[in-house]
Amino acid sequence: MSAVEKAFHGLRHMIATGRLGPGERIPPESDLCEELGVSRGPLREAVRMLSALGVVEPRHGSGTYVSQLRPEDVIRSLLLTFELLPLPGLLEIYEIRRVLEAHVAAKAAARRSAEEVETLFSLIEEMEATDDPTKASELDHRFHAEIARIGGNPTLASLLSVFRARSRQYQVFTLPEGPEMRQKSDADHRLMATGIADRDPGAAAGAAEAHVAQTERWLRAFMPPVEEEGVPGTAAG
Amino acid sequence: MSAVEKAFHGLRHMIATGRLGPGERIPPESDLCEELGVSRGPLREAVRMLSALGVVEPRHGSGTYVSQLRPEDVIRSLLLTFELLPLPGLLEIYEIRRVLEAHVAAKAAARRSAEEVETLFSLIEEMEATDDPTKASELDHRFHAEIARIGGNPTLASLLSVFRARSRQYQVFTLPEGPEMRQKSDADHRLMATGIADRDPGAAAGAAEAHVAQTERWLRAFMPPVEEEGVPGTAAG
DNA sequence: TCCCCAAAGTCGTCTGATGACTTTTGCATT
DNA sequence: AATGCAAAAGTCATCAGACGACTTTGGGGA
Repeated sequence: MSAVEKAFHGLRHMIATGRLGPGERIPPESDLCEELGVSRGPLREAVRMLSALGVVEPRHGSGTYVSQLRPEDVIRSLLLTFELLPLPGLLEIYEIRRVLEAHVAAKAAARRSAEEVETLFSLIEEMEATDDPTKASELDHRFHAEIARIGGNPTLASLLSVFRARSRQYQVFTLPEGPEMRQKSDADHRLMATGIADRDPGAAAGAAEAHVAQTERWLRAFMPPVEEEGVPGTAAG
Repeated sequence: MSAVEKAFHGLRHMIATGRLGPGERIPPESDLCEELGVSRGPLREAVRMLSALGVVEPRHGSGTYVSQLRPEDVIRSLLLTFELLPLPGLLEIYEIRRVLEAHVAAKAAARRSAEEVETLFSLIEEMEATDDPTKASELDHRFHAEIARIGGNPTLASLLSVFRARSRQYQVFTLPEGPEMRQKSDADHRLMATGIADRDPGAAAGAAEAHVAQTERWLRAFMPPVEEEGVPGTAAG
């Protein structure tokens, strides 16, 4: 086993066995090097790996801390890498999104409060009022995130958030057909919000699934290649 | 921006823009250090981060290669960290599993071939025939993985595989109540396989959802703490 | 033609030193 | 006594150089 693996599994073991708990500071590098029998280089690489996976968080000058180890923290670590996936795989992700967005919409319909319905409709109105595709995309994200939050499962909300971020890269709303798409999209949103407001899980789920399926069809039809990451488009926010 | 971040985002950018494609070998460390303006330490840490996330794969003596960038590769990177999550989060994951296992079972029912049905039932018979909880757990895993494979969405299969691996750590079959549970579990499996054999998506989905829900109830009831990772139990395989 | 080995290329590890940042400590001032 | 500030300690971040381990390549000999 290489030194990096030794350090990685050693640290993971300390966390798995509870010797290092969530939020706790791990021993300084020099101590860990001695205990794990590796030098600082490999140890730091192992810590970086755990950091990339959302398990620990180094703070310059202070120490390295174990994260809260919530599933949503770990899932969020997929964000930066999902953006690298080529298009074919994205379509597989859409199938999962369809199922899960429908599920959270149904759960949201069963759990929503009056204030939450209020929030959803005000987001829709903002969306319909703006002409800026960037702002529209950002509001779209917040609308779906709010429904996922109401659904009551933070892990699921985090997972869907990662999936949506990958989709948003393609910025379909900035295409020539954008306005038309947005009109259809707005109508879908109203259907979803209405289903939730009516406490009708079936209606909400159906509307959500149809909405995702529609987005998928658009993407399939145009398949615009993403030429740049971080390009100032609808990916903002 | 720190040197590690500079290197990490620099590399990610090279992949995102297509300068480095799937399967391709990235430039040697010394070249990258010069281009990115960092020394070897931080560069190696950045490469390790991408490696932990399933984006690149270093090969000693040969070079570092970009992975195939399939979603299932990236999702698999969650395997080692999901095992660290405390129990409360696990229950949120069960809700997702319930929805997705039902979905793949339905899709499997629609897509299955005669040979695949054969495989499922032979796995069930092996499962029913063995007394070894470890072997039973391994066969259980293969049974569910096979259904997910038949479902036709590798990304979804990979995601479910990660979720199941986390659950298997608890080894409910080794409890005193184990044999009883296994009997119920076997019956569930037959229901699922029958639904798939009959090309009845509704039946298959219902059986799958009930099966997952049952497992979740067992876990909720006993909540045995996991004291060791890699303990020789049902986690084998 | 085939086999073997030497050399080059590349990643892996160690060591030592220095810089940057945070937290703590202790002292001087109010 | 309370407060504020500066020094010091602790910790992570980075650089540089050297050597080891492994893989691949290519040439030389059988």
